[in-house]
Amino acid sequence: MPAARAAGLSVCGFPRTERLLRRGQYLRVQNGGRRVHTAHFVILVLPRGVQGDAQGPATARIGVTVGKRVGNAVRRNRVKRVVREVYRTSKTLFPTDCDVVLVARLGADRLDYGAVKAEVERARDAIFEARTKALARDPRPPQSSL
RNA sequence: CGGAGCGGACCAGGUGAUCGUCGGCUUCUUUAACUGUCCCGAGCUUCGGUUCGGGGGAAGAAAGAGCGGGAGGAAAGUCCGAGCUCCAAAGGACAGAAUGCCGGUUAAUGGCCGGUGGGGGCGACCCCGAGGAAAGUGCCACAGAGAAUGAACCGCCUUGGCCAAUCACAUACCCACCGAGCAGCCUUCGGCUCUCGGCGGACUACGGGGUUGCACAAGGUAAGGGUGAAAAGGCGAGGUAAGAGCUCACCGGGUCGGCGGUAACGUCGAUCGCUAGGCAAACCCCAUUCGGAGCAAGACGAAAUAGGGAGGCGUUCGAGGGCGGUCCGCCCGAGCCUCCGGGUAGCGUCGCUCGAGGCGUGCGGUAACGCGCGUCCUAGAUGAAUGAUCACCACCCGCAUCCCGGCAACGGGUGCGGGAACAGGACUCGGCUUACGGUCCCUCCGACCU
RNA sequence: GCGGGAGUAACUCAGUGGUAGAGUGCAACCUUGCCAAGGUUGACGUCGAGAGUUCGAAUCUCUUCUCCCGCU
Repeated sequence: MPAARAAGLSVCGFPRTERLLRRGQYLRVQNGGRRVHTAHFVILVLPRGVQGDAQGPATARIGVTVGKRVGNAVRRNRVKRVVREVYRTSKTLFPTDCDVVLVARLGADRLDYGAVKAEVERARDAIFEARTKALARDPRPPQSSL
């Protein structure tokens, strides 16, 4: 029973383990990840190390970057919230063994929840293709660099 | 009803459902791999301890459950002022910066309140960095005669010069007329000539006088013109050759005194060579204030550690540093600086939310504000929390013309669609400024009706 | 969060109270058989915005907007 509950919650929750929390994590993804471009986002995908790292969760880790160009603080926060909501409600759009950073581009503040979800859904195939390409190119991602 | 005083006060959509987020509490479940603690056994020991194994217990921790919280009037800009922290203490001088009518308020301010003065508006009301220009230095372009130890271009006036023009007057000459004559001539009436007097006219000459003119000279003048943003108190009268504070009245200004006011200042009176422009948001002077940095302040901890080589300076005669404007003074002080080649970390906890706090109320004060009483606890994140979806209600706009009222404009209902501002805590407060949706109240002006 | 700096022609910059300038670029013409270079001429500005001081503001003062840099 607790297992089932935990599983059900993990489908729709957004705990801390599924986020990027340090600047170093962001920098690693931004330097080593593959890019997928959409109209209002740049999505960076970096597979986590398959070796070792037993305590790593079996889900994706998401980070959102919204620069000052996008708008004032209210609009930037809004973009972050909407993107997180999209991840939370439809986690199957993201590969479970990768770190993903979504960088908002100009105009992202005008999107609502439905528009962002549609945009990510259209980019789903490209995201998974980026993952397989990254794995094929370098089977041992630069985990040891940090 | 319309416009205004950008006068004051208030709100910042609500309710429910599902999922999600942040930290707090409960100690209700679960876990026993992690940390710490207690007990037992064994090993080592410098007898202080320490390592390994087993167990208890449930403190921390992790996951779950429950409970109750979670952005603003500007949270913003960072323009001021403080608290707090560190720099040994926060000392002196200079430099530098800020402020600048007066009084009050406050922890403090450049804020706020009240007053004074000035400006704007018919008014309600609004705006003002508003000390000093005979301490000194500087600037005032162009134009204009002159722009600051006061100036003469035109004009006005006086005197002189040169002539010229003109006017009036008087005298002489001339002409005409009238009268007189003891003068002369002609044939009478009478006429002519001459002389004298009167009146009128014309013209020239000289004389003096007036007026006007002059690329003239010497002076007087600051009324007027013109230039300019600004021209040496304003305006009127007297006065004068023309003028002028030269004199006078009024206004303005300076000084002195009385009165009112805590004061800024106001008011009254006397007095005056009214003679000295403006700019200090130009330098500056005067008065007052200011030590510097800022929660990335700072404290504790974890992890890691290492120190070496070369050269220079120095050990109480003191290198270097605190000290981040300079100097003095004070303090620390045996290491410090440069180069070469290396290592580690860019993490955690505290600071971190109870405070010059909010709300209500009474009293004092014109007010800002202060004092008392009661009551409430109301975010503490750190790639950074308040969201998403749906439904209903309330507000605004548009469309439909389906229904009702009305001749109509239109109003009400119904349905559909859209909108709902500015904007997100980052140590905390007090202000200021800027952005912005709406509601209400007060006041003023205008129009209409009674 | 804190501290500092900048904004002038299309671009890079001068201009520190008195008519807004230089270089490059742009346009036209000359030169050349053509191009480049060269020469002549010309256009080009809300001095980031709004108030204030002043007779007069790109310049001085205040407010505001945008951009840049530094500090762990």
